[in-house]
Amino acid sequence: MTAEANGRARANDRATIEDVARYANVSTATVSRLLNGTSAVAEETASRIYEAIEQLHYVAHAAARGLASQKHHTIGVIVPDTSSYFVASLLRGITEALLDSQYDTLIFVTPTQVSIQSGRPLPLGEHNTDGLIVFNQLVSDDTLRLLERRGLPLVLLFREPPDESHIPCINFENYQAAYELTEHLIVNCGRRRIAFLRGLANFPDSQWRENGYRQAQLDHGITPDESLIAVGGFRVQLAEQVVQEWMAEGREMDAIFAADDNMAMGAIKALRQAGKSVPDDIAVVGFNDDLPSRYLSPALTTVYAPAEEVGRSAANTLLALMDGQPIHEAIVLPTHLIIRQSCGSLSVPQSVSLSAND
Amino acid sequence: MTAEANGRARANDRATIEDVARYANVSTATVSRLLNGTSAVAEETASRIYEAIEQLHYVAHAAARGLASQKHHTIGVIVPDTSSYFVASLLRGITEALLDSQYDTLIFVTPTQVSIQSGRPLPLGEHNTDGLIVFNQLVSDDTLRLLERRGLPLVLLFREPPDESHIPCINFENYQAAYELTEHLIVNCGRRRIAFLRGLANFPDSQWRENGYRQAQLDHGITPDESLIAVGGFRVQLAEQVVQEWMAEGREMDAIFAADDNMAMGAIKALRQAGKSVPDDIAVVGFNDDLPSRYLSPALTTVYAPAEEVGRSAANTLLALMDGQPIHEAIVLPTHLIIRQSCGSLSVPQSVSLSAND
DNA sequence: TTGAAAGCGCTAACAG
DNA sequence: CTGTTAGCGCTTTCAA
Repeated sequence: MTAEANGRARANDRATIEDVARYANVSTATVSRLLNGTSAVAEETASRIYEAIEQLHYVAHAAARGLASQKHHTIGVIVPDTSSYFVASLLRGITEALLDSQYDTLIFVTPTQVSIQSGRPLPLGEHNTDGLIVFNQLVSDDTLRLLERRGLPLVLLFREPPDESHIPCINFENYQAAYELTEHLIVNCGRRRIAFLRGLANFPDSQWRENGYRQAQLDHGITPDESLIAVGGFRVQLAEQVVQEWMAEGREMDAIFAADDNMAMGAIKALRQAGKSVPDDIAVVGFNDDLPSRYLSPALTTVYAPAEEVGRSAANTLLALMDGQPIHEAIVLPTHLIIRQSCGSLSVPQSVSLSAND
Repeated sequence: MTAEANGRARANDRATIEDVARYANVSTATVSRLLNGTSAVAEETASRIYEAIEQLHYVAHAAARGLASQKHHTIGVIVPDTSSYFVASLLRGITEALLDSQYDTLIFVTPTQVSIQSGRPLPLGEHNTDGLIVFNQLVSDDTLRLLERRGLPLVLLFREPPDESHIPCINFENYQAAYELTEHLIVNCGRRRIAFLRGLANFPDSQWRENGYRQAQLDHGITPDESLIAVGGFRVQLAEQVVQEWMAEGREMDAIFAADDNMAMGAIKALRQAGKSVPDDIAVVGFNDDLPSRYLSPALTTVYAPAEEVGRSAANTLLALMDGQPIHEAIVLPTHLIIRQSCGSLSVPQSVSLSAND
């Protein structure tokens, strides 16, 4: 009866730990011990078990293991896309920091916000993960609170924690850098009509950059011209299109501040097509210092955003959290200007790193 | 006794389906049915259950569900990195194709080859996934065979299947495009000393491109000069460094064929630093047509590689496979030349798309 | 439309 | 050093 009952429901012939145990003439506990190094196993027994594993093509079922042990040896990362150097750097930072830890990294990509409804879990969660790193607003506040309450270690990127929660957040300095870059355009590059290409509305970073852009102008006696501000959505094509339209309309400006390097790239292309010289006619600056930016010509003046470091920092914070160690609830990493050729500096401020050579 | 025994081992206060059932005064089976739509549930019962879920902050445990049902509603993708536009496009193609399917996508990044040893599972596998898409040689042949034998639907990218296996593969045409591009350099750009920057040794694509590069030269009476061939590893910095050294040594060439756009970018920068004009002194061409390539100046002549389409194709093949439908075991997608400015064409072949404007 | 109960594959006391 | 056994949280017959 038992043998029959056991065999009955097996959908296919995948070998289980029980099969291995039977084949090697030991108990499942011993197999488990050997595989997890939980406690010593006689050498002779061990080799019998390995032989069984080989013969039966056994592969441990990680989900069952997780169910039983409540440990997954995996951390999850939720990001909006993988189509940008920025996110790529971030992910590299995370995976590198986790390399010598015991954790694997699983990534879930979602362009839109996700949330737990009617108990339906996210693709990454307590069932397959020991902790989660969440980009921006990709997971709803409610869901974040829910997960926190259930005890899942969480780290947030580029946003503030939801009310009444104590989830650690990693950011970098946006306002200050945007302020300085705008000031650089005004003071060192002699520009007065500076256009701005916004990112996405629900990205706090984009808003902070815009704030810095506005305040720097005000502080230098320039009233920001609303007709010179448009949405580029962090997309190269969209930015290109916007600037094309500006040029077609003959809108006047002597600089463009793109809220990220992608948009700066698109802007430069549109300007060139319109017969404008960069930076002589119109200066262009970006934000992030993506890998290609130094290879453009003119090389792009931008702000170094420590994406990789944010990733490392997030990973380390999560490790500490899972380990029950004390952590910083808010980390803000510094940024700094990278002055190259696309801004047409007349002079370079001493406080700033001049990177002619990289 | 039973109540005690049940409650005893609970590590924390995460609500389970049992808690929900008790709270709503139904059996766990009914909760399960409601959540999965497996069979009808009385309206009044349903709302009691939803209320319980809300109150108890219940989240279903996907791993337990997977264990019991053998279904995960998830497909896995294994890629070498996320730092390139190429991989980014690939992932976009996959996720887009899966968007209206019932499947979520989970990504595992590993720069080195992984394999199953002593029964230790990969982070992505039958335990959390209904099918797997594997980039290049990232999973060992043995492991691939093992997974295939265990019945996990598999799709391979940019490589041949291991012996004796019937795993479908998606590739694109490398040799032909590399041949044509080299021929273009010789015939239309008047170049004779063409250097080559290799990718990674274990990438078949890189080898095929090199073969095309060599054969085109031979067919035009040029003997490939081994001293003009070096490894750039698909990395922009490494390529830059190699070309810097070439220039420092005064090595003579009138063109560089980089096996991908990343390396072409690095090459252009190194040439410019050495005071060479691109393309007047030295032409540079790449492979892939990454997003930034058209934004470089001079805009990069390259080969369009349908990364996104490969992703879509892989996803659709996997869906068909999981659905038991017939599939093509080998798909080779076409590529084509993109002639821009970096090659310094004297004339443009009619057969080729001229992209002055993008 | 609902409940009882037997697993899914594995780990972790506990006992020896 | 090894075996027994009770779960981990959920789905799924089978029966009502």
